[in-house]
Amino acid sequence: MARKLGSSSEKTGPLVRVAALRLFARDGYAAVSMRQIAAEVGVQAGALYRYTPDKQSLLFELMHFHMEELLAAWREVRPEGFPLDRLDAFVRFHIYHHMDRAEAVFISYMELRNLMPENFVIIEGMRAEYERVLEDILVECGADTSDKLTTLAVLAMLTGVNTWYREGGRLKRAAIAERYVGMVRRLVKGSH
Amino acid sequence: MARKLGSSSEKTGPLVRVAALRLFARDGYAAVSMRQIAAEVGVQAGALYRYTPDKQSLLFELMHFHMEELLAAWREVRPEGFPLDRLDAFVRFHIYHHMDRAEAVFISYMELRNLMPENFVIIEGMRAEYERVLEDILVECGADTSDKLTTLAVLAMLTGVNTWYREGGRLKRAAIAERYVGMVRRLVKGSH
DNA sequence: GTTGCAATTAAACGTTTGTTCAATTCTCTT
DNA sequence: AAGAGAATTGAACAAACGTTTAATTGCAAC
Repeated sequence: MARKLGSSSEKTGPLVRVAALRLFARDGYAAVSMRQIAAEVGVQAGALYRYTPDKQSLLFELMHFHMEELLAAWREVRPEGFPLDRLDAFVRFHIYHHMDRAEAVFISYMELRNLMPENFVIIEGMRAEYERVLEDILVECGADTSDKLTTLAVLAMLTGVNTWYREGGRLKRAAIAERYVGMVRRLVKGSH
Repeated sequence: MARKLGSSSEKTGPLVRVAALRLFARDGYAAVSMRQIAAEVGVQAGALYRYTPDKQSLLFELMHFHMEELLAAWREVRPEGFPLDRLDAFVRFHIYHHMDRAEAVFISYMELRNLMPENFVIIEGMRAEYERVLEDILVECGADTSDKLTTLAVLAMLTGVNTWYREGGRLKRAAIAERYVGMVRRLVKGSH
């Protein structure tokens, strides 16, 4: 037994990433073994090393892709108009984007400490870039931006949705988003 | 070599818990070995098993103690007066209490997935109890409590402080707390 | 059809893992 | 001063870890 029927790196490659994403999100990077990932793909452990140089790179690539995608998605939205409207748009964007990527989001800020230092600074830089997106909007809204406190508070609040939101739950996506739009508006207004 | 000079379970016991807390918080439960904890205590791995039946219990006890302490501390505060003043008091309580226990806080919601199911439900129950504390206050403040959304948003925002706050940083504890008091007040007001 | 490369297996590598246990030494009580 | 019990060591355990490698098979091009 060696090469399997219908096998190709274009099929197996994505399967490896999906399996790793799923398992890392559910059990945590350190708790997941290469053999578990391989089993989920339906392959032996050794075969994974055609698709990643090692376990650490697998984690890093997942996180890097997620951050890249997040920043690219925002670049495509980038709303115009009044600052407060752009703030609303950011809230909606963040919530929808994150709802659709529960696993990647979870990994991307639960597994930061499992990145090697050199990988950490890269991801951290991208996170800071995303933070600055909100910060800039808040500045133009006239919010208190003497420090990063407002930015961080809003971001924590929004990302917190991912800890409890489940698809098909009682509350619809749009209803949730609009409630947060309201809360953020009130939180920001008059904070100058 | 066997028993060491001046050794007693009253000294070593706490040392084990402190070491485990520190290491679990820094590297994550799954990434920390019993031998690392033992080394931090200055003892061989086998000796740990006088103080915990196994690694899992060590994690559970740390989290259980933290939640117990949190609920007890609130019971001692339990402010009276107008609802909005009690809301302010809760915000201050939460922020101060969590600032002083960075490691335990970090563990208590990063390591939930490493708890065995039976342990998980216990901790989850205590977390729900704490959530209800805020929920009750919000109800009396006349906030929108048709769902748990406001409660969860405020809690995520407050707990988010722990991801960036470091002792001796630029912003003083009180300054941070008061800023959050303001933000929460605005967020809640008019949400009915 | 044959040849060459791509994909995979199965076994093995040396570490490290959580945990147990007999042996040993210290401390405490009497 | 002796004896009992508490605390610790150090070695051992099987299992699991990430990773490497030779051998093997399927696929695609000629």
